[in-house]
Amino acid sequence: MAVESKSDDAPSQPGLTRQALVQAALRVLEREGVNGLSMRKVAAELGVKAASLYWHVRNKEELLDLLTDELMADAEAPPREGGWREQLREYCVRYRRHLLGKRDAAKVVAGRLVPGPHLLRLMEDQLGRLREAGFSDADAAMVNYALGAFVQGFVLQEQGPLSASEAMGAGRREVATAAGEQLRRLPQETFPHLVALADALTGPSMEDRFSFALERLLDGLSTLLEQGSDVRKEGTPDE
Amino acid sequence: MAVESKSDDAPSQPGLTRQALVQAALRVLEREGVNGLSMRKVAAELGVKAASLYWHVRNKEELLDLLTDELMADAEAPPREGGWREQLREYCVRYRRHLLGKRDAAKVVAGRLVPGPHLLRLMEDQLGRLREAGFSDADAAMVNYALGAFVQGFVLQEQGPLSASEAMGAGRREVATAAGEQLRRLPQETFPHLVALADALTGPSMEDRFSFALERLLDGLSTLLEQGSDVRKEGTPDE
DNA sequence: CACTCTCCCTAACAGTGTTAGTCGATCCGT
DNA sequence: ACGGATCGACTAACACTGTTAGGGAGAGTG
Repeated sequence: MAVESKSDDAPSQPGLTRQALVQAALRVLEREGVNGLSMRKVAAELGVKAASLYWHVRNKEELLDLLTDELMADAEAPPREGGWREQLREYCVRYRRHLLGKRDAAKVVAGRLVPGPHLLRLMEDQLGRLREAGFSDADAAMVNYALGAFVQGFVLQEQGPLSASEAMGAGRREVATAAGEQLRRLPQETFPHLVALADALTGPSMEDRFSFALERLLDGLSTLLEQGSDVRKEGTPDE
Repeated sequence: MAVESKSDDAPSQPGLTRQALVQAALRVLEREGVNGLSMRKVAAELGVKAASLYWHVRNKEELLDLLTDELMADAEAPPREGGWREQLREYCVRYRRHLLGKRDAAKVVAGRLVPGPHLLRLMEDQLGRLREAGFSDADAAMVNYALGAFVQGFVLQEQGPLSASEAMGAGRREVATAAGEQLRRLPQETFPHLVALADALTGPSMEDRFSFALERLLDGLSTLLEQGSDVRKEGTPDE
């Protein structure tokens, strides 16, 4: 269950566990967003003063590391049905949906590459499927990393701060149409393509953009697999 | 030169221009990193107090927006030689190198999707090449977004905080080998693939990972282009 | 001269991460 | 049962942060 990295076990009831601390942080994150996530508020959530947290956690950074893994706690691997491509697609789609479901999750997770136990569980599962699909060991590892970085990067844009327009009362849709308007207004002589493609650039939803990029990436993986199974052997034909 | 979005021109010598402000921010960013980038320090860089900045800029967010575009000021498009694939690859490679060259650039840029003039210039150029290569308008727009998100997301991982280990004296290489050690120590029964692929997972450099993912993505684009030139003969399919 | 407008200032507010030092409670060995 | 250690919380403080309110020097214009 809980991973005790040190040799200290819980003697009595410390009142505050690292686990409780992380879950309090999770609640604050959900309620106030990543900018409102402060040590003092996490402490208050536990009925405790800020300085007490530093007994259980070295830094805010360390708390964020723990929080990062906790965000992956209820992520689920897709069912093992269909070919490798369907499974990988479902993996990415679910990962994206999962991150989108938690407030500011992408901003917390972004760039925090040391994997905690929950992420390790998912990696283990995905690596297994990649190997079964016929990817070489080196390729499987690469693909695993690439997919993770891809989804995280994508969701980060999606969940991002909307720039300064966020302060104004504009929602996402309004920003998109306003951006389209702005593009269309550009001087045609110097920006012919931007003007011509204004709709194509600002029209598609984030969902569309994600699907598009994902399918292209999966296409790339499938050509890799075909080349690989040429060289490799006869290989198991994919289902 | 300077783009005045409002109709206010500089009457006398304001001493502080938005431009000067942004470049001061750029210097502070380079010197102190994104965590050390504060309004007070930017002001001090200009020999001025913090409150004065709010005359020229609404928010720190707005300053970061301007800074984001300024970070793209000296980015260069690749030469127009070779096929579309070489050019796109070179685009991504240069973009990555450019971001890596500026301190914490990825963290500043991350999720700030409203493009400034410098980025627009690059987009215009890339869209032109995509259309010349034979991509449909819709596809060109999608590819443009996908490549940007891909590179940004990737560099963000790369430039990221290294997690809590950063506080310790460990460099990137040490972290990688330590992570490999940690993976190899996992219980084989529950994490067989992670143990088996420990080297494959932690060995490759960021450069390798980037190249790998990039080539897969380009493969995917090339299959799209092949299919597209088949189907695309006659009219526009939808909308 | 008076008036407005530009632009920077001081002062302050509320909040941040983090450290030092303290102090009660609980456990342990004697 | 007592002395001491250790756990686990506390108060106080430091050095910051973004941001606003209001003041006031200086220039341009009537």
